[in-house]
Amino acid sequence: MRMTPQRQMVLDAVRTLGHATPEAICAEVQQQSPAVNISTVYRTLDLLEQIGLVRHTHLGHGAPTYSCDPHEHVHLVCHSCQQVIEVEPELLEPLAATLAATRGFTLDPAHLALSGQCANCASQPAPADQPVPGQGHTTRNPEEPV
Amino acid sequence: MRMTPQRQMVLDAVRTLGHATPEAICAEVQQQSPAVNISTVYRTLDLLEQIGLVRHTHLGHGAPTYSCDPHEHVHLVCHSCQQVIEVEPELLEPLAATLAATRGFTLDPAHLALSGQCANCASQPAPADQPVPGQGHTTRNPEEPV
DNA sequence: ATAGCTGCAAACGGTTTGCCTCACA
DNA sequence: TGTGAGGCAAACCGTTTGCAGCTAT
Repeated sequence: MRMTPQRQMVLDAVRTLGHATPEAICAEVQQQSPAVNISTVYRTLDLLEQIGLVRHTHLGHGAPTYSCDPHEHVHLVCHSCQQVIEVEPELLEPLAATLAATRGFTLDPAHLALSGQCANCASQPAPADQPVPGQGHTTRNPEEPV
Repeated sequence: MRMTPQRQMVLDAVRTLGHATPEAICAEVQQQSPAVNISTVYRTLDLLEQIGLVRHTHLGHGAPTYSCDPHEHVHLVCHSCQQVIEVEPELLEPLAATLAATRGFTLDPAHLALSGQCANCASQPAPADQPVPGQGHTTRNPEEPV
């Protein structure tokens, strides 16, 4: 594979952004080189994923996020405030072992997020409309309960 | 809320189909009443979800699936053959306890699927192109590795 | 000369929205 | 009679595709 400038920029963007949607990655790349097209970003992300340089995680709603973290983590997404919490994948090891033993299923804990309610939202009695304030939403705007 | 015929049919479809995408639910409803529109299905599913009659699960790719199972289960999706395996949610209880204790995070195990590789796909040495045959795909056509 | 990468635009699947009409309390 | 439910079409977001031009071999 040829590491073209576009591909390098996409990879760099994934590295600097951490967890980002294709759109966000595209925006980042375009700051440096506005002509780069989003379809190139998608094609490149597929490619980089095939060769193992990046991976994507489904957070439940909308767009997946891409990252190239060498040390993966598990994502917990709060379906009240949409906050994304990262925890150590080791937490899933007992479960992974059980699934392997009873089902022969090899768990890939980083690929899909786990859903639930974060400590903050659990303590507040369901703030009816707007989300919990002052809570760093790692990614997106709060609407659909994930 | 008024339980209109459309709403009843959507609920029935969710019940008979088990896990189905909004499109599939719409198709089922339309067999009985072809004029029902997919936007009604979406609106109704939202509504039924708000009042707790149904819930949806993200399988990672495309459309979520809706169900109204009283006994929920956890979904394992194989990212090689796209097969969806259902396991007892009790398997996640130790993890849920740990997350609750260390993070105050209340896990909702049924809402998002877990990803990995099923026993069959793990044993075959990566069949390059086409998916594992004779394997009941619970839902969809095999392309994107989830 | 050739392969393959890119930009562009169009199409796509899934979902939401606005609007107008209709039925029912 | 007014509220809200449903049908329809259009818009929307995220993603993929076909094509044509370009670039590096």
